[in-house]
Amino acid sequence: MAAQALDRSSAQPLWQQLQHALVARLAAGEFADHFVGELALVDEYGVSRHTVRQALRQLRSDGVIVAERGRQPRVAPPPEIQQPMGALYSLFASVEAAGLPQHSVVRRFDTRADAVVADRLGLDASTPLVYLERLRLAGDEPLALDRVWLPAALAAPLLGADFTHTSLYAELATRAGIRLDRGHEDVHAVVPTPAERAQLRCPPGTAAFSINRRSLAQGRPVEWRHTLVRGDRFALAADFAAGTGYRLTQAEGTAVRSG
Amino acid sequence: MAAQALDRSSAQPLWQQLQHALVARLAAGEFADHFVGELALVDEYGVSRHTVRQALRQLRSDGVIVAERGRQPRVAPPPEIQQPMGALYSLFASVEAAGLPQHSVVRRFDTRADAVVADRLGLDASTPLVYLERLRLAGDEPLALDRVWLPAALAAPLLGADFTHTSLYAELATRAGIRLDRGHEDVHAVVPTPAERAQLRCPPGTAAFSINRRSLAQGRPVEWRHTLVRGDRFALAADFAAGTGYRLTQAEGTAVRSG
DNA sequence: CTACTCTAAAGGTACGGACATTTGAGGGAG
DNA sequence: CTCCCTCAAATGTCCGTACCTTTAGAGTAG
Repeated sequence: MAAQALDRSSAQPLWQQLQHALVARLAAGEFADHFVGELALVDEYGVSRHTVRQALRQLRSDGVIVAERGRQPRVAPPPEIQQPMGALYSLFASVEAAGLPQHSVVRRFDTRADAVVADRLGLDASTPLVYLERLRLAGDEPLALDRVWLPAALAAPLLGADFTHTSLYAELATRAGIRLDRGHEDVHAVVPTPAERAQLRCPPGTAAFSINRRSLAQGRPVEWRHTLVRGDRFALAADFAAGTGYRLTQAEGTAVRSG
Repeated sequence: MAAQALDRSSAQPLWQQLQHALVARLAAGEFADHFVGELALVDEYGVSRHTVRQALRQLRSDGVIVAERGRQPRVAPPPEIQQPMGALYSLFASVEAAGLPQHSVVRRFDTRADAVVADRLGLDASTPLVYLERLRLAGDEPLALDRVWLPAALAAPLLGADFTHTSLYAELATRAGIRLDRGHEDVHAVVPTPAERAQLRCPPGTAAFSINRRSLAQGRPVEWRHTLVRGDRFALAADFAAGTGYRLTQAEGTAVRSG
């Protein structure tokens, strides 16, 4: 309700400031029940309706809100997180881009040996592996169950990190100086087991993505990962164009895309 | 060049008419060298700059033109070699690659109007659409349920085709001379309804991919498609490497990867 | 209590004007 | 001839207004 004033002298366009302000208020859970009308925003922020609409247009194209004629805009039902396909993506970054607060519950974090995983990484069966198991939440609601194995020889510097609020890849880069440069993953559609469904707290009748990933950095295997993502809160998205092949969906700029 | 007058009494918004008019002129090769400025369009069509910008915004979001400050809009990259891409393409191409015989059962094939789909394609609600519904089989076993809507104005030449053994995109190219050059798709994980499960003959407890796709050719919307793919027979696979970009491959049962 | 009608409110469309910022080309200085 | 500056042109931003269409709810008739 604060409606923090916008900076008219800033180089950032007014509508963009307004857009970010609304995302922030939304992330704070302010518009849980109903969104604000255009005219109300005009009054609140002292800008023209044109500017308000430009900001709302962006939010709509990002799938944050939905609008219809004659009705007030509403917060899009459980903001579905869209994941651009194909890149070395970070689930963390995707949730961030969706404007949702996120954190993880670390369920396991130790060093162990796993013959099956070691084999998949092309390592000796007895190779010690750092194992990290997290329940990832976005907006106080479980989103994914994430399990990662990394060779201890490379990932030892990670052992002191706190993974409740940071991304694994960010820690890999800063603490161990490792940046992934290649990988392979495959995505399956599955029905979660009752145990998994309980952990993810997803309603019955929902499906999930099961993602296996093997990543390398400079030819060395760095991680083997299994992620189970709720299908009712997550979607893969791809734009494609001739010549360029797949490219990441852009979030910035004035591009408008109908979700 | 004619700058055909817009119909102000039409139910279709002015900016949408302008958008389509520009796409038509562009498809006719009129703007091969340089595009027209906003102010020029204001004069040509006798509409406000606001309306022109709304039309250009759509064209930009479809990747037809690119615009920058201080310069006139330009026609975006020359669409050279066009080939359908994405999860759907890799799906059927890799069925071929796997050496599995595939064919389709055409369940519906007619011309109709659908306001919802027309809206998604950015067309008028009453626009006639060619509708094709197929059950796709690979190796005598159902694999996917495929439904496509295409504007009849473009897809009329397809009506005589037999889609039990040929690809829609191949027919589009040979019969209508249309090659898709852009598109967007998103992939969801869902649990098929009992009716869908019966059609796909998939065992209980299996999930499925639900794929929505919107494709364009030279800025004109060509198809809106929904495909439901059995999750127990299909998986998405992605290879990625720094620098080289990335590619989407497909895996079925034992993963089939194209180099 | 139900069903219909009417109306206020909200977003969608379209018009107008004004200024800011960037680009690109032309002209002048060296 | 080259380099730099200036300036017109083009898009981006922002404001204001008006009207139309749809929605949802209040009010009324049955």
